[in-house]
Amino acid sequence: MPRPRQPGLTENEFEVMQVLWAQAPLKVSDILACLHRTPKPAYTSLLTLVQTMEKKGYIKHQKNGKAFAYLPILQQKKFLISEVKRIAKRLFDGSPGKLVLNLVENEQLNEVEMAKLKELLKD
Amino acid sequence: MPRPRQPGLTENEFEVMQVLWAQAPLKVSDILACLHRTPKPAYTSLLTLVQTMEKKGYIKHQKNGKAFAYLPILQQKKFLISEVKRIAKRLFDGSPGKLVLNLVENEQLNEVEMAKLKELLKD
DNA sequence: TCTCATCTACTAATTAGGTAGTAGAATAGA
DNA sequence: TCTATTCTACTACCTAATTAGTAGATGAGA
Repeated sequence: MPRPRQPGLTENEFEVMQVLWAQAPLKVSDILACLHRTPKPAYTSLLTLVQTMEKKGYIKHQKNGKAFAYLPILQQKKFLISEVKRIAKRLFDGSPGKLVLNLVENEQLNEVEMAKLKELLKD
Repeated sequence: MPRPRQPGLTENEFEVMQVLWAQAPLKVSDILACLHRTPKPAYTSLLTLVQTMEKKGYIKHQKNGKAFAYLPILQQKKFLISEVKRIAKRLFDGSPGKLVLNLVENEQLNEVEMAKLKELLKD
């Protein structure tokens, strides 16, 4: 049996998605310009990454003159929810509530966030 | 530049850690017996996995008669905290508080958890 | 002591992911 | 039309991760 695919997005894939979620469609050269990673990857490395992401169904492309312009299919909010569910399942018996309780118990919230939370709970 | 190591634990590594967190030290054959994965891996496959986990510093072993008995070095609570931090950094600008607010806003908690949360916030 | 079952060590094959070079197509400008 | 630039496609190489077979060591029981 072969190695299974990594669940969710790899770090590099996530970085590209962040760029495309912020502004799309973008050409590969534009995505490269937006990356803050150092050192920046070679143009062709990023191209390969983008092409595999398209094969996985995360993004798609349009013809834009000579170049391809890429835009996201996977929506940020959906990814966010699925990731939180995944970690809740792994570490808190599938219960997002336990995750919340754990964070609050361990005092991981600052005062402003605490106040907001109390406000939310009044309803 | 080579592929960087996957952050955190892989699925297989996590499964072994869960077994060892619940009861340790355990021989490889005991770990194999505790796995609920189907189909179960070959004994030697699990052995290889366990040996690489030891190289990574997640677990260690003691001599126990003829066999090695393995026990965790990485503590469950530390792993849990680091994973939550990682997801908060990725998806909520590094703020665990935003994660909590998001979950509460999207009504991901059941009534019992809601009550517990309100109780916690009184202090 | 001899044998058998169990265990570790070593080796190897396969796929995913990351990186990048080369070749060739396409477009814009002279 | 010719040329230089930009872009895609294809290929290749490396390491991590998963799987498992084979060989050899070790310990218990007859």
